[in-house]
Amino acid sequence: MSAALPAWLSRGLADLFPAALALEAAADPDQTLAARLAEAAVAGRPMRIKLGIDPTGTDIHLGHSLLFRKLRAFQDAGHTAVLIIGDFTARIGDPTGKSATRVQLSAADVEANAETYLVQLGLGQPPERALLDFTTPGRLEVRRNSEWLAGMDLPAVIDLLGLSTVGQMLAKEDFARRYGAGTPISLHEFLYPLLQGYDSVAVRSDVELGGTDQKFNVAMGRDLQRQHGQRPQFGLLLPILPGLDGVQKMSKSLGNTVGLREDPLSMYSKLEKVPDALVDDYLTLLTDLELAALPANPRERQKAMALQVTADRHGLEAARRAQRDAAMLVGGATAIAEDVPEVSLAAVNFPAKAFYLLAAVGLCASSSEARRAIKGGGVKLDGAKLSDPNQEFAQAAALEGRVLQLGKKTFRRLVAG
RNA sequence: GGGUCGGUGCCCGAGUGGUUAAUGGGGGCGGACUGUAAAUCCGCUGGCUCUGCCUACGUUGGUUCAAAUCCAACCCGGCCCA
Repeated sequence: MSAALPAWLSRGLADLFPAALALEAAADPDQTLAARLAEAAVAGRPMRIKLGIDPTGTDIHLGHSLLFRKLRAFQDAGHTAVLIIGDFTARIGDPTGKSATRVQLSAADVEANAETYLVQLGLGQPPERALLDFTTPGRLEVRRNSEWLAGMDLPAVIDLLGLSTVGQMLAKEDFARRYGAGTPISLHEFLYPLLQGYDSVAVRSDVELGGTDQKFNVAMGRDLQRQHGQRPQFGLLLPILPGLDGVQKMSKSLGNTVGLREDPLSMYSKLEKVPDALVDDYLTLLTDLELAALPANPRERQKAMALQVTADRHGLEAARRAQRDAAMLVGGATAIAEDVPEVSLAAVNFPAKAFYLLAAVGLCASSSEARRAIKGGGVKLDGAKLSDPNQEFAQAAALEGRVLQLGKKTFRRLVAG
């Protein structure tokens, strides 16, 4: 039996463990994933692929979607995706990458977030738009970790804590850094990796998917499974997707994301301007395109990537239209572009001054910011620069159907209530 | 619990009684340039339908004509000791 992994699985992998290098170990299904897959195939038993998400926000963005894409690939290969909604752990907060302790979320918030996540992943959506396969029987299991964590009593918690050491915890990069820097680490943060690891025990996972920042937690899952007499899972780590700035990871709080729920034009516009250095990473992680078959010209490659990612979400037709509109809008042809997201004037009180309008319509976060944007020369109405923040619009009729533009890439068509 | 140092705007970090919405850097936003990129240069960067008003330097109270700056108590954190 071969130790090679199928392409759908190995594409974009950042890390896989255990990854036996010695040839004689290659056939051991506890040491190499390929052997384990072969074993499962022979037994006619699907593998259980765990992916945990903490419903701490309302939007799923492309940085998350690469994990779901990989999970989907497993589903399509006949395996069972075990999606764990960390409704319990979300309330502790994964310390990874955060220097501050997260605000406490209420159970109701977490549940509401979980619901919106599932919808974004495809629950109740037409199958061709769904990120995960929600319909084929046996391909998806959605679990909430409060099922087994909420009822854990103190003796059980103490047992769990006894399985790890302070030294192990401080070996984790994030903890080590914070400890070294003198930033506070709360004790309950040590619990997080243990609880996430315990999830693996609870669902008997064969493989856990995660970002490279999850290595510690995934490895913890292996330890705990072994201690509970289970075969330890494989850890399959994918890279952390860099955000649109090309430097930091894609994260809502850094404002460098592309959300799954964004309209085609916004999505395309953002994607076609990602830094060149990132384009191939995006292609590898967010599409199935063959890199070698794509144009070498960086600009063309960038467009191809933006088109494909947008098309996966909104369909090819919508993506093409977004591409065309994006080009037109930059040329100033605002009147023709069909795809400009609309925004209602219903919340605007007339007469409205220009700066107030920008804020009321949500294009700027505050009216002061809007005032600055106008003074800075970054605001246009139907392609004509607005120069006076105090310019007044008497009534909605004067604005209806017109396109308000902030900077080069943000457009809103104003529509009546 | 004791000792000690510290808590400033998105982040870091100056400021130690009075032109202070608060130096500087990062980040962000906008403009020029360009490939809607990178690099570079320039401007902006608390809020308010804003020629003015309001809120800000951990919290509360106090001293003073005047406090981020002085005093007190409290809250929170680092380090050392227990």
